[in-house]
Amino acid sequence: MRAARLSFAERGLGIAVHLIADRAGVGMGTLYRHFPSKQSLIDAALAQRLDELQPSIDGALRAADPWDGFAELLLAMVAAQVQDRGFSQMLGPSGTGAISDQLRVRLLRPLERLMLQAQAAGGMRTDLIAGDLPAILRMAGAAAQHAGPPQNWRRHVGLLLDGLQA
Amino acid sequence: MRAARLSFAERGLGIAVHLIADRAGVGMGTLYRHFPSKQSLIDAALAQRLDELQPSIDGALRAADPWDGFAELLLAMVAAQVQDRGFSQMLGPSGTGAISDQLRVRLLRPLERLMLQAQAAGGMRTDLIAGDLPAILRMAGAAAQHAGPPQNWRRHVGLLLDGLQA
DNA sequence: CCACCACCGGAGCGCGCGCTCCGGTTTTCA
DNA sequence: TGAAAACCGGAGCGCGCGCTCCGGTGGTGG
Repeated sequence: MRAARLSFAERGLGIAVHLIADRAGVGMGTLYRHFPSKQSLIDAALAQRLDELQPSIDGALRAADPWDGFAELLLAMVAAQVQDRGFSQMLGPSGTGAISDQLRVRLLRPLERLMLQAQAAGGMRTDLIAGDLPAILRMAGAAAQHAGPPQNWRRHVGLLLDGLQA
Repeated sequence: MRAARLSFAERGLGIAVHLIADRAGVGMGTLYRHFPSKQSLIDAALAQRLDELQPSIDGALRAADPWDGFAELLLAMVAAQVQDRGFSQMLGPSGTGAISDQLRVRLLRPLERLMLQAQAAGGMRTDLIAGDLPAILRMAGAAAQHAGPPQNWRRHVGLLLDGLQA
């Protein structure tokens, strides 16, 4: 499991299964007894990634200003994509990642809550709807899809956030 | 050539070569006598796509207001990505597309010119540099990487543009 | 009319992938 | 202690890819 997450993070979801097995120090048979398919391995890795993201989500939901919380959460999600190339592939071009609906909701629902609160509080422009969030998340993720210092992609996501502000 | 461009546009760069040959009504041998490798086919298709984009580029460079020209050109480039899935893969996650430096410059140089002019004219925020353009282009492209009516991705790119405005 | 030749189609190659399955090894318990 | 059971490793499969190469075919000149 640890080997799989490291491999996905470094090389992306396209990495060969036998490399993961080698890295874990086990054979293919052992790996496939724990995970019936590569997809199940990917799902498990993504679920763990989301669990690790949960504290950031909860923290953002508890922020004093909902707009600040929204910005904070969006940046946290992009940071997760920077650290994990596999995670970023899931949210990228639709179809390649095949993220499950359940996990997708875990990402989008908190953003939706904060968006509505921020709009009500007057911090966010009101011509945005929940359906815009996937696109916003993709745009933010795209900012980080290139090597560079962290302050660079933070600045680029900031440009987008400036466009979302009231 | 026409078959290749249609195939790349509809199915992406990952499409199998023999499907392109079938579509063109020729055999593999004939295809490979004109193009020594799949990559050369991709390069040729991209070059044609850029040629088609040239009028938009020239038009944007001649715009009365450089900021309007910048916005117009960015939207044109995103529109090209919407129509051509292969083109969008080139500008996407680095490494997968392997766009040549020469062609990359053809895209970025006009944007850079307009950016500098717009900044001088006071239409664009001045804390942006030429090195930010690839990220901006990627972010704009990400807005369109999902099925939806054109006015939807135009609006999303508009959000980003609002964040770039002075 | 026919020998020649430039040209073309598609079967077949090597490769790397996800996945399976069988032989060997370790553990368990009467 | 020894047989049975549980477990594990990695060679091997089927597949689809990019690419090659040879047998066949239609056009041409004497």
